[in-house]
Amino acid sequence: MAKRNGSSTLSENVTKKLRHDILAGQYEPGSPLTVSELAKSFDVSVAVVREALTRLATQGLVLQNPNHGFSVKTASEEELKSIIEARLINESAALRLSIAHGDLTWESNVIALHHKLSQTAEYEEADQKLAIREEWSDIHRQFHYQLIAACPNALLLDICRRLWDLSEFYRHWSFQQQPTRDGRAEHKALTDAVLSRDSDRAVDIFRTHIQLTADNLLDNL
Amino acid sequence: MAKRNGSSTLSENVTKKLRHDILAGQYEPGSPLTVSELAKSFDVSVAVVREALTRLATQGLVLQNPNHGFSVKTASEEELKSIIEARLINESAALRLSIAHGDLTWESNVIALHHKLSQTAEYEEADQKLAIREEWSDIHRQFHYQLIAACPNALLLDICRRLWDLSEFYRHWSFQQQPTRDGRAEHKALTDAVLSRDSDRAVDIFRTHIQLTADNLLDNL
DNA sequence: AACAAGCTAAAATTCGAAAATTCAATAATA
DNA sequence: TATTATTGAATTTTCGAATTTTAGCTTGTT
Repeated sequence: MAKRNGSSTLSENVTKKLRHDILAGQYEPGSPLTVSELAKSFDVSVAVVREALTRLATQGLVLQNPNHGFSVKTASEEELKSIIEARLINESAALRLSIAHGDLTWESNVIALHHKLSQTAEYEEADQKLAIREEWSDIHRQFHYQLIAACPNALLLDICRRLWDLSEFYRHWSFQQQPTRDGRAEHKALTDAVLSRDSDRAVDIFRTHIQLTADNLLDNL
Repeated sequence: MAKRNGSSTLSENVTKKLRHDILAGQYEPGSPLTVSELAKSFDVSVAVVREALTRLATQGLVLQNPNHGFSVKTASEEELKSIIEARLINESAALRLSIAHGDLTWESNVIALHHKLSQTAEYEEADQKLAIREEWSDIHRQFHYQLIAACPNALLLDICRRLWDLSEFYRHWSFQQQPTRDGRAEHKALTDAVLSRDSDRAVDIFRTHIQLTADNLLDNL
C-alpha cells in the first residue's frame, strides 16, 4: 500500500519506474515480467502493474502474449535496423521542421545543451569495463531532443520520442561499445549546421551520426 | 460476466470494440468515457475497461487525465494537419520500400484489392445525407495498407497503421464531405504507378491523393 | 459580498481475492 | 507402446468492493 505523491497516480509512477529499469538494462531481453512478482517488489496491487505493463506493451518496450503474460522486448539485428531506419525517416523530417521554425530561445537552448554535453564525461569504469554514464546518456538525449524541439508537429515529436526509447534499449544490450568515434566532433558539427539553419547539411550529419552509432551497436550485438 | 471466445482475452475484445466505436463516430470528440458506465454497458469489470482505455490512450485515440479519467480525443484543424504531415512522411517512405521489395504475390494482392475497391459503392443515403459506407471504408483501408504491405520494416508499418487510425477519426467528424473528387481515378493511377514500380510517381500521386483528402476534411471541419 | 474551510456525492484508482487458462506430469485406455 | 484423459500447480485475467481524489455545495467568518 504505497503512498502516492502529488497529483499523479500509482500507475504512472510504476510505469515510469518500469520503463527506466527496462531501458537501464535491469532485465534481460525476453525475460518474463511476472505481474505478481512485480506487484510485490513495487508494493502495489496487480492492477497497477498490469496497467503499467499494458502501457509499455503498447509502446513496444514490452511484449504481451494473451493469457501468457508479459515479457521484456527481445532484441534482434533486424529490429535494430528497422528502428534506425524509422528514426532516420522521422527525425530527419522533424529536424528540418525544427530548423525552419526555431526561434532565438530555441537556438539558445541548443547552444546551452551542446555546451553541457561537451563538458560531460561519457564513459566510466565499471567492473573493469567501460560503461556509458547515465548522466551523459540523459544529456545526450536532451541534446538530440532539443535539436528537433522547435518542430511544430507534436505527433511527429511523439513518434521520435518513442523511437528513441526503442533504440535506447539497444544501447545496453550491445556489449561494450568502444569509444572509437569522435562523437563530440559530430555533435559540434551538427550544432553548427543547425544554428546556421542549413537543413540539408544538418540532416546529412545527423544521418551519418545515427548510422555510425547503429553500426557500432550492430557490430557488438 | 461475459464469456471469452477463443484464446483472446476480454480486454482485447473490449479494446477492439471501443476502438471501432470511437472510429465509427459513436462518441463526440472530447466527451467523457466513464469507466463504470462502460463496464456496465460492456458487461465486464472496471479493470477490463480500464485496460482497454489505457491502451487506446497510449495510441492517442483517447485522452487520459490523471485522476480525472478518460475522454474521447478532441479534434482540431492543427492536429489534423499534423496527422497528415506525419502520414506523408511515413507512408511515403513505406511505399517506396514496399515497391522495392514487393513480390508477385504482393502485386496480385494489390490488383485484387484495387478491383474490389473499384467495384464497391462509396456512399449511401442516410438521414437525407450522404454518408460513407462502412464496407467501402474497410476496403479502402485494406487497399492502402496493401500498397505498403511489402515494406519489410514492421515498425514503420505499425506507425502507418496508427496514423491511419488517427486520420480515420476525422473522417466522421468533418461534416458531410461531398463526393467532389474522382477518388477512383486516383486509386487507379496509384495502382498503375505501384505496379510499374515507379516509386517517384507513386509517391507523387499518393501525396496529392492524401493532400486532397485532407483539404476536403479541413474544409468541412 | 468575498473568501475560506468543511462536507458530500460521484468518479477514478487501487486492492485482494476469485475465476479462468495454460502447461506439464500422471493416469487411463486402446 | 502410443495416444488420450485427468489432475493440479502456477500464472494470468477478471471481478466486486474498498479507498482515494475531485468538484461542487454549504456553512461560517471577516
